[in-house]
Amino acid sequence: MTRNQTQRIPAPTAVLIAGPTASGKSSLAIRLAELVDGVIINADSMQIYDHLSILSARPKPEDMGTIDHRLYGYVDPSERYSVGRWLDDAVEAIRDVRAKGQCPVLVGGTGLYFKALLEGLNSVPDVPLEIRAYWMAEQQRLGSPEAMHAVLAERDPDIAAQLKPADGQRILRALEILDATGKSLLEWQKSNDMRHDPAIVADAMRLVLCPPREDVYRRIEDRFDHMVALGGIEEAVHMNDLGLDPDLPAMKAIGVALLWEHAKGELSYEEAIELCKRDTRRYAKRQMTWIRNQMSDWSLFETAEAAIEYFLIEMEKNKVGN
RNA sequence: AGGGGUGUAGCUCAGCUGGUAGAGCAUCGGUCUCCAAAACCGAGGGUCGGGGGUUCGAGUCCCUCCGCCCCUG
Repeated sequence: MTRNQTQRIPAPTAVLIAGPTASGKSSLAIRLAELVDGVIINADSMQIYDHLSILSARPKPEDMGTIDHRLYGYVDPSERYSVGRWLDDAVEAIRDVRAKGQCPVLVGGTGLYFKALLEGLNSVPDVPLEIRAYWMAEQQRLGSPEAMHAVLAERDPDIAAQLKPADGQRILRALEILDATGKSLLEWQKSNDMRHDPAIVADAMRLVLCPPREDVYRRIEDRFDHMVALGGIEEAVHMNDLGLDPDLPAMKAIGVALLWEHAKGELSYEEAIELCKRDTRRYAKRQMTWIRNQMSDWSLFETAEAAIEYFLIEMEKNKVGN
């Protein structure tokens, strides 16, 4: 009851919260949302998937309190979701939340999603499934990214020169786009035609929650043990029982493959857990590299308390400013 | 106590008949415009258990000390 009586303060146009995995972003988001009558919008590429709740550390209903959470667990794991689709969904959710007079609070660990939201994404046509399938088959047939790179170098030398010959994923993308549209991906990226106007979050408050690395590593270990205790292994088995292509994004979530191997008896419990923790550590390290280099203009905090304190002070300033 | 084995990067280990050390993993740094919990690029690190000897030169041979492991008592 006290929660509902909490005095609400003036809200910013939106709050963006980023940070490495296991930093405590989700609970920070809930605490801020409670202060400003906010609605939380997911910005994590794995928490969007249905069936993947424990292993993606999706917030549990009992932790959400009275706060609405959007874009969680609503995509089937058989789908190949993308930054572009998330951007569409997120922009729609932001507009919707604002229309109701509430404050959008976006949280997640996917740096690229925030980048797309803040800087925009060129509108590039979707690649027809047949064309994508054709190039994926070609990749298989040719056997190596380098061979694909050679093909690209012939058709689109400019972009080929910018891509590493081993970077199969981006080479595939460049070939698909060229084939599907007749234009180089570089041209699409140079155009001013944006998928959405980044101005919608221009005034958003941007917060990064990034505890010291040792703390993050320790939290990763504890959290993974907790995930297993909650049924992480069963979830991995369930994901594999869906019979999906192991190459799908949802199947690449940390733990899905390794815990399944353990369930099949191909890997000891200790080994599986240790490898999962290692993968999570590596992931967190990449996120921190991204934060350091791509989010240097965000406000960075080591603890949720510090972030909240800053938030309150900023809101107070706004009040005075008005 | 006697016999055997072993001691090389944080970890597991390579280093043939002596020529001033390598690999995998871990760790660290970086890239990033539609699979991003992805894909890719790069880096550092070892007084070779200690001491002595032989040698132009020893991780590599000899002696000795220390640690660990196994066997026998």
